[in-house]
Amino acid sequence: MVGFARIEKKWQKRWRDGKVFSSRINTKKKKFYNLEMLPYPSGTGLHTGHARNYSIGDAIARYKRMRGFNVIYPMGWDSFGLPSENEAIKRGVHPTTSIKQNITTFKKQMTAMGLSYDWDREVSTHNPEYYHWNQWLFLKLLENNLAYRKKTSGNWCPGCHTTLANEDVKEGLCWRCDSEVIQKDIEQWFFRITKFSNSLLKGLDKINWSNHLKSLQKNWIGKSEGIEINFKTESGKKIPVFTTRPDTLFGCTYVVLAPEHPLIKNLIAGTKFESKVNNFLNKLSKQNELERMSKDKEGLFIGKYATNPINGQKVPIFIANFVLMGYGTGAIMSVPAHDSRDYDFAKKYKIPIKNVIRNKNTQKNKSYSGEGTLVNSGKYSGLISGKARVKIETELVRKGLAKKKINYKIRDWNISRQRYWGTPIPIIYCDSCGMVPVPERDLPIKLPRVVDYNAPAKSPLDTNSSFVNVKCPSCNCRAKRETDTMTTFVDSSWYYFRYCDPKNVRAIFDKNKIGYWMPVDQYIGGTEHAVGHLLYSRFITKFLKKLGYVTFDEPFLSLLNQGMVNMGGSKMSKSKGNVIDPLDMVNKYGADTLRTYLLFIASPSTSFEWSDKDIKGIHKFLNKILDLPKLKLGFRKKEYIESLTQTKISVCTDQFDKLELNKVLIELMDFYSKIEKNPSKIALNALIKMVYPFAPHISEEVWEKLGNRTMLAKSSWPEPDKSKVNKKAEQSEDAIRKTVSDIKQILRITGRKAKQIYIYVIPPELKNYLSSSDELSSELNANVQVFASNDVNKIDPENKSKKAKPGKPGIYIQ
RNA sequence: GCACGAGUUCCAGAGCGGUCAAAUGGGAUGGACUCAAGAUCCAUUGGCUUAGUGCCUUCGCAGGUUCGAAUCCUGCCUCGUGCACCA
Repeated sequence: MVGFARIEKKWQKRWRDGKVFSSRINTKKKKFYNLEMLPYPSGTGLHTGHARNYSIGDAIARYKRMRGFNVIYPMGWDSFGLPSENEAIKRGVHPTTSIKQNITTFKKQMTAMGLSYDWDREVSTHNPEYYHWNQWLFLKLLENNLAYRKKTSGNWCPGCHTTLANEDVKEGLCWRCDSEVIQKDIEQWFFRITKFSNSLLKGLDKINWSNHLKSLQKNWIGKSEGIEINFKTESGKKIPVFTTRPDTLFGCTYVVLAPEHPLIKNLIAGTKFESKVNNFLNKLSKQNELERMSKDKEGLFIGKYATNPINGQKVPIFIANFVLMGYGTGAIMSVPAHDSRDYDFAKKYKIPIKNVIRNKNTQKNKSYSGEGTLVNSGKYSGLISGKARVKIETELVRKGLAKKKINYKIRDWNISRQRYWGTPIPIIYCDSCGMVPVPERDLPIKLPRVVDYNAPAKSPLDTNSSFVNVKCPSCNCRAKRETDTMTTFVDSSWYYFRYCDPKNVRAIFDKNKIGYWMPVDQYIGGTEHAVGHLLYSRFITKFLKKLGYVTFDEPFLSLLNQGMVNMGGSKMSKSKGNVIDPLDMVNKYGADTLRTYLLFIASPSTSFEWSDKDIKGIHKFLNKILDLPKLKLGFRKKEYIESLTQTKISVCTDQFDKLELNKVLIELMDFYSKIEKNPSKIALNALIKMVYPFAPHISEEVWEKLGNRTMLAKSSWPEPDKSKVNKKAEQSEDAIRKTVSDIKQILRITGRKAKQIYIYVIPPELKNYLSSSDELSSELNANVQVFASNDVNKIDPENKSKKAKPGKPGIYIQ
């Protein structure tokens, strides 16, 4: 163990001194952009999840370098944001101070883990040189009408004192602090991500992400194609409703409006329903998000009727809590026979249920929402629903009663945060000119150092008057700055571009540099960013393409979602007190052991249960690797070892390419145990090279001890030589190993001692690959003779027991 | 409810048509070494057995395809993850 620490320090120094991992554009080499998600450097240092994430990434980076790629493997810091701000407040220091300390800790720990980052490309999002370009991006979005400000009810987290994006709200709760999110009317800035809905959806088809993740994004984007049908009130007002099932239109028995629907006031004005409806609406408005989301459907008839355009039938108009103003038109046509929600509602309020789709799977007391044959549908009766859908749609559209419509669930991205520690939004409000964007030449708008958290203010920045009060850039009179800051998800939506050109002061990046390095070939991170960061990044990339800054529109070609590390059946977390500090493990067993353990225990994408015991097994294995130079080279079984080596190289390469890193390790352990008694130089070299991406320090050490002058970090992956693969040699060796162990067992159990042992093999060529008789004799402590024949019967036909089969030796013990 | 994923021997986890009672690692049991512990090494780890390589039962359950299935097909069950009144 002590030996590991010394070796690790030694190689970390050599790598650093030799600048081995710095990356430069080299158009003669194929690039490989390897990236882990931007971490927030918390005060508690690396946790096991980080350690796993980076062990995976580093193994891939080292592997790809050996495969001859020009690898870019950078690291940086998501240093702005609420957690850093809260931590700083708690510690009573300025965030700049605490974040600097945290970054230092993180870097130190990463180095201790032996991660091969190119530190020359490091970026911190809280540096003005970085957020300058956040502001620039903002202005570009504004210029292109993709950023706008709007007063609207937004998700307000009372715990974090700020608004949140839809993506930050999980089941009505804040994703960070679990406070219940309330709706509050505030002026906020939005990015028009909805403009890219379709492109975000379509782009998923061309990237190599897991189905799971793609389905999460698809679900979030929520595309649905249908039509908007106009129902008319008695007074002639149009009520457009959105439906994906116009084929069920004849089954519509009522219409429901969302409580916020603008038409309601107009409809009930002066009627006897007015006060009743208002009371109901008041009651609903008092409900919070969670209550509103509960499954109990509540509604009220408002005393008016609407006309179904397909058959002229009058149907009652209701208002109800389950209809959402934010989706579609905020009004629905209800078909209780064929929609479960409409069915529940109709049952509760005793509204007629009219069956218009017939299908043998229909159940009593339940709605049927599948396809079938139309009934009770006038001239459309008898058609199957798919066809009817098209016909009804066409007719309504032709008559001007409906129009085709595609709806998306995704909403625009709220980027305003009423917090201090973030990028200032480059906008100035002037009494005479209105809203004025800060000119590009004035960027960056630097975040002031001082704010007063105790003074009452909309945002902390409001308390710094020298920040707030400015001259209007266009008329030069007194004006005020925007005081909200941007969510850090803006920072992290483009950082991977900046790594390619991290020190550029004139532009966000140099197009040529991006042209070489981007897009990211392998992205690695947790699944928790499925609909947040990953969606925003895709959006920003698509925007940059639109501007002509880049030529591709998907930033992450391949994505690996690593699973979680659990402890006692649940996710490790400080509140549960079940945390393993990866650095403790590094101190105890060495970085190589920790890394290899994290990669061996499960395939990167699956979650696993941490076990102290398992890590010891890995430590043992690595100690054996460290002892490789002590092994005496063997000269027997040459063909077998040679063939085995080639096979292992090709299997490991395949598995590595599939990122099944645990399987590579399994193969390597197997490889070791098969060659340890009879290693050849080639086998040893191949083994050590393939262990390197997992346990780079001890591999380098062994490599050096074996007499190599160049570092493994600069050497190449063994290429499999198919011509040397000899399946027969391998199979024979496997068979003979098994036979020998059978013989040993027989002797042990029967307590006999053998003098003479005959081994029979079929076909005779097998004999060529077997261990020699001498070798077997000494192993079995008896005189061993091997016979070979092509014919089962020729091998002592009298004795049934000698049942040699092709590839399976028979034995005879005397 | 919808979507995605998974069910293998004590545990984790390979195998994905024949050489599979099933890799690898843990654990357990026995043994070697040691005054002892630890470390290390060896053996065993589904059952039977007249133990000369045999037989039986196993890879969620039930069927099917095949000379042959843990591996392919169909149906079912269970578990995990995510979204969830999106019309």
